[in-house]
Amino acid sequence: MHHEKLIKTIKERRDVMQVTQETLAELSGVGLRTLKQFESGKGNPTLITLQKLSDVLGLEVCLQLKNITKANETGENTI
Amino acid sequence: MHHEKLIKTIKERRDVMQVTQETLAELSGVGLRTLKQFESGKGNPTLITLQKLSDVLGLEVCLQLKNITKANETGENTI
DNA sequence: ATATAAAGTGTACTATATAGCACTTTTTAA
DNA sequence: TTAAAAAGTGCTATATAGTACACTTTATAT
Repeated sequence: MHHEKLIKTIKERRDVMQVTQETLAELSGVGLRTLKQFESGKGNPTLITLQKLSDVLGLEVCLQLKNITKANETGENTI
Repeated sequence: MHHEKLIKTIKERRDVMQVTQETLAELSGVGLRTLKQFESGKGNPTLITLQKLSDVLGLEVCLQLKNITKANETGENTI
């Protein structure tokens, strides 16, 4: 997952859960400014920050082999 | 994936590929010290750092829904 | 056993992520 | 169309990640 898609995943998941940036910031313990910067593509969050956000959203950061399947190259069927 | 397991994944993958920390550092453009700190559990790398390392190892950082299946809870069958 | 390679650590500087505040812009409802 | 909510931004202080160098410890061969 490239940077953009990670951001997109977080944003979409937050939207699906109907959580505002402000609420997610509070729930995760991440500063609102940090979340704003990340979602607007201007951040380079630390792993811990990413994990805090992911936790609240029911997501988890993981490492996968690249190209496990050729499916989903278009970015469809994303979480 | 909790922090420890991410580290384990990177280490194991590096071992499988027979790449030393030094070589991985060079290939990825990440400082050797940074890699050492991360692998020894004392780091909190930024997303970009993690991605640089992952790239060289043929891995990718991704976000998954937690508990997609109950399988692999023991940490077996890891990449 | 011991030489060599690989991994880990102390110190210290620089770059930058985090964070809060106040403000602007954009989106969403009424 | 306009008021309210949500998202984005400039500025700035502080904390800490990234980095290099020199060194120690641990693994690995021979």
